[in-house]
Amino acid sequence: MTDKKSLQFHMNLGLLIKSTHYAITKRFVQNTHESGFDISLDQWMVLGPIWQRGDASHKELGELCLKDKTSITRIINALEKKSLVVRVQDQLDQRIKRVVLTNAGKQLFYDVLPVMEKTRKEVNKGIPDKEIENIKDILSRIMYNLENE
Amino acid sequence: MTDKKSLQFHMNLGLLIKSTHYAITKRFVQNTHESGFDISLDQWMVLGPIWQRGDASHKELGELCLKDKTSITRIINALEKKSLVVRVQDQLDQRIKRVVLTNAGKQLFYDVLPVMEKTRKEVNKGIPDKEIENIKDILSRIMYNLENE
DNA sequence: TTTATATAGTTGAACCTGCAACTATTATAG
DNA sequence: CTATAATAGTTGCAGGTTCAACTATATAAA
Repeated sequence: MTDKKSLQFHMNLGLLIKSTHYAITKRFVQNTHESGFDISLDQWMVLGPIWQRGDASHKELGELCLKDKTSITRIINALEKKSLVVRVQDQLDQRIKRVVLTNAGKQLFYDVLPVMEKTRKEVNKGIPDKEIENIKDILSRIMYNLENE
Repeated sequence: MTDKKSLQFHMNLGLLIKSTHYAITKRFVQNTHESGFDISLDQWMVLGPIWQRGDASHKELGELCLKDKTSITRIINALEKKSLVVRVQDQLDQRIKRVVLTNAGKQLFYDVLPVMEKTRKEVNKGIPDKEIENIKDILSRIMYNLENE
């Protein structure tokens, strides 16, 4: 393979990955907006783990969502401003702030769930689950390749 | 599949795609930096098409790199500041600005090419070309699913 | 106990991105 | 020919990201 071809080859994969992610995000935001909800994908992604666990610290959210603690702080700020979550000081460790859903937060979560499901179906349309698993496997292997420098 | 499971399912795919892209970008920047070059992935991606074609308008670059014209303007600004490219007014259509590589730009392109190739090898390590083609195919189908609203 | 170190979270700075509004130029309709 | 619409590129703005520095608590070491 010539340098020129290999360049294109790589750029295409990177570009495809990037633009696919962009398209999925955009569609999710579009779908939620059409359904009358005001929530970004990042905000939604943080809501999920809180709902699953009942509460979560900033650190846990960062690890689950693969986000910097700075981003988590600002996303939680936005959610708190919308009265969807509240921060509660941990009793045992005063450094930790546990984030919990308000009733409005729970309600929004349940309301947006079908929109998420709709988006998932639009993304996966015509692609067998096996293929999706396959793509996830390969992406994981790429991640693994790049994990240890 | 329950809502909860499908949610996780989707989030994982989106997360994987996003974090894979992030990892690839980071590795490229890291590799170029280690080799003593100062260029971002975005700047590099714009350089490619200019090199291939000899020159390119902002609009063409936007289409090739899947970037907003705003981003192109700013990337070209940065490259021009580094004296790697220059803008030339199109003779026939005064609205169009053609971007061409300077000698320094060409030199940098040739210098960074092996770094790009190295990064590609690190990304693809242990993954047969067939699998990479497969993943590109599936990503393209997801893109297609989301193209026409 | 007291000092040093590690951890959780916040803040400010620098950067990138997309959208909308704007300028300048070209193409089209009446 | 002139008025309108379309196109190329730039700029301002809002939002999101990382990095480094900072505050406060908790843990470990001397």
